[in-house]
Amino acid sequence: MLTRDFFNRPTMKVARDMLGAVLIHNSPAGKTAGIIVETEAYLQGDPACHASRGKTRRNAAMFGPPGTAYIYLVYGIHCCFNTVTMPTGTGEAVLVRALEPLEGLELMKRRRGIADVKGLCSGPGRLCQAMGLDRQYNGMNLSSPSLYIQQGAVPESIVTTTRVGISQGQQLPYRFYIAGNRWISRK
DNA sequence: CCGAGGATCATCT
DNA sequence: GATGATCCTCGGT
Repeated sequence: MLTRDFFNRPTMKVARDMLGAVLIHNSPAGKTAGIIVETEAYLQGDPACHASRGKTRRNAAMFGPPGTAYIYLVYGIHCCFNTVTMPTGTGEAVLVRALEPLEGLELMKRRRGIADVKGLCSGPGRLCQAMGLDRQYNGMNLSSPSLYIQQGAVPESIVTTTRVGISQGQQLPYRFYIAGNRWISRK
């Protein structure tokens, strides 16, 4: 299991090193797991980072200790899952944007309301729905038996691009994904 | 395959 | 009162 020491490092490193790791959720409904294949870094002083304009009710979890989950609602419908990084109080985090489904695919499909695995966890909102992650997990520490991240295979090659869906800081190369992976949210 | 448009609501100003 | 770190559907190619 990846613990606080892993997350208590520079956010860009954590964002890259999370690729290949496995996100696991043991819920009452069953176990689901997926390989992290796409991430984005959100840094201090970065206009796209929710914490860049100070602490508010929504982003309070970002100011918690490294390894804290930050889960919030976007567009009134979908959740996004982040892991808090760096020394406590900087408000930096890594957004998980896509998973390669590994375990509990039937449960994932049921939660998503789809019959095919196509795009099952490809996108921040989709993966939260498939994994059963919602705001009740906001602020939870990731070294918990029900929600944690495990070390996985180190990717052969990582692609760096600009981030998706933001209006500020669009030119910053803070998105990472496993080269050639079929489950990323978009090329 | 691709782009446009709409859904939907907690949080922030 | 405005705004999203999104996704689905639908219509056109």
